[in-house]
Order: sequence, then C-alpha cells, then structure tokens
Amino acid sequence: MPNKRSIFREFMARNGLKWTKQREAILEEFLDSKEHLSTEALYLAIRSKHPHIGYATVYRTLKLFAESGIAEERDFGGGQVLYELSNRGDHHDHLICNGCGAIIEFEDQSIEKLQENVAREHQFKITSHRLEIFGLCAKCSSPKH
Amino acid sequence: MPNKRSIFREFMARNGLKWTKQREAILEEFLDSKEHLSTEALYLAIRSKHPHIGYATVYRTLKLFAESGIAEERDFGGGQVLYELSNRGDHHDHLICNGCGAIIEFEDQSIEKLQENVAREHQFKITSHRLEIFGLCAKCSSPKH
DNA sequence: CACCTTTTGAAAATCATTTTCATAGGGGGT
DNA sequence: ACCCCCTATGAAAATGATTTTCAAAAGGTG
Repeated sequence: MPNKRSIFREFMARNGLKWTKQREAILEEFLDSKEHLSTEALYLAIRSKHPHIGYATVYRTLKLFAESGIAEERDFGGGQVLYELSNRGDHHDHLICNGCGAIIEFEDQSIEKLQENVAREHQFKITSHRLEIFGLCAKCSSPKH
Repeated sequence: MPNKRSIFREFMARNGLKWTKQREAILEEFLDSKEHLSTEALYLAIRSKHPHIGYATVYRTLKLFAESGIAEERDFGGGQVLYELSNRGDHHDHLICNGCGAIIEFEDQSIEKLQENVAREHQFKITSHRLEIFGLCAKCSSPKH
C-alpha cells in the first residue's frame, strides 16, 4: 500500500514534473490537515510556516493532488471547491450541516447498487457520482441550539 | 392546480414586488424553454425579442423564480448555475452526460428511502439533497461515436 | 556544472454573479 | 387620472474564486 507521499512523487516523476520545496510543504500541510479544506484554508495554514508561498502555487498544487489521485475535488456549492484526501477505492457520500457546516461522511452499498440499476435502465455508463444530503446535524437540530 | 404564472404573480403580490414588462417577458421565455438552462442562455434568448432587457435583470428575475418556488437552482459544477422549472412536489435526480451535456432526470423512491435511513442513523434532519450521476449517455457511449 | 524546461510569485486577467446608483416606472391612495 | 413613494431597471463597476501571464528563480539531466 503505497502511501500518498510516494504516489504523488511517482506521479510527478512519471509526468516530468519537478519536486520543489513549495510542493513538498503544501503536501505535508495537506496530509496533516483534516479533510474537506478549501484552497484558502490551506493557503492560510501554510502561510504561517512558509510566508513566501503564493496563493497561485497552492491552487496549482491542489490541482496536481487531484490529478495524481491522492485528493478529490468536492463542490458542495459553498462557492469554494474543497479538497479531501482520497481513501483509495471506497466511495463515500456526504451529509452537510447547514447549521455548523459540519460534513459527515457515509457509505451505503445499497444506494450505490440502486444507482447502478438506474444507470442501467438508461443505458448510461457511470464514471462518477455524488450524493449530498443537506440539513441539520444532531447538534444543530437539538432544541438547545 | 394553479399554474406557474399565477403562482409567481401571487408571490410578487404577497411580497409587495412589482409586475413589470421585463419580468413578464422573462417569465414567458422561461416557461417556453426547455429545462435546465443557464442565465446566460435565457438572457440570449430574450435579447432577440427584447434587446433592452439587461443581464442583471435576468439574474435577478431568475432568483425570484427560485424564491417563488416555480423554479429550482441546480449547480452541476459546470461553472454556471442552471435553472429548471419545478415540477410540483416530486423530487428527481440527474444523470449527466459528460459527452454531449445531456441531462436525464430520474426518480427512485428506494434511493430516497435509503437516504432517509442514513440520515436517521446520524440523527440528521434532511432539508434537501441532490444525487448526480456523471458518465456517458447511451448515445455517447455507443461505439459509433 | 550547464542548459533547458518547469516552477514560482505577484499582479493582472477571467468568469459568473452581485451590487451600485441614477433614472424610470409600478400601483396604491386620493 | 394624478401623486408620490418606493421598487425596478440597465449600464457599469464591484466582487470573489480561480486562472493566467510573465519575468525571475530553481529542478534535474547529461
């Protein structure tokens, strides 16, 4: 099980891309952080340690993460694209709290199966899908809040 | 079954908003057009008949359609928000062809049920959800293309 | 170590969408 | 029908996320 660091380095090598200290710093920061973060959030986190790294570089590097497969782009409609570490193979979907912004992941094979049925009925070849459920999480829907 | 025209007019009246010729023209054009269209597409369609109507007015009016309930905003991630006429009550989801851009609607009660189960497990209160399946439609995945 | 190519950072450019602001126009009250 | 007040409109500027430009600064390969 190659880790994300080596997957990314291999991706870079395979595509004749260079290993720079900026990319390394951004990778480390990304791997350390919790999931679902915006380019802006990552940029700000990195800025404290590496004030010289520019916004554009963070954007460009996150795109590379997505291309290499170690990260996935998520557009939950908040105006900003979020990136999350991809957990090889297994697909998951999201519950998104409109109250506190929490993002809860879940996996449901039955739903996946039913989606495949729907696609089959339409002779549609699936390449990807997304299921997002919006609402209020347990905390935000409790009377105390 | 009040039609969309009257629903919208009532919404306007109820909120002290005015009935203008621009809004009427935009409404008519919107009701006439096929579903899932961008503000830009609607603006261009209207421009031929009403060259005086501005881009901003189309944006503002589409937002009103969404607020009034006669239309729904959809963000399929193509950079532009699309609007579709809302078909009373029933929820549907989408198959989106990456080849020709076709958007196929479908409804599946079993999937909805499973979503409710997932939400219940997380004590999550659903307000809305979206399920989008991306891939190739029958036409685009056939060998001839 | 040289050289060629990619990368970087800052600033400018894009693109969809929103806002500003001065003018025009609904529509309720008279 | 006329006023008057407030909303609506259009053109242009503003916004905000993301992308591109471009000259200067490295990778890394031979």
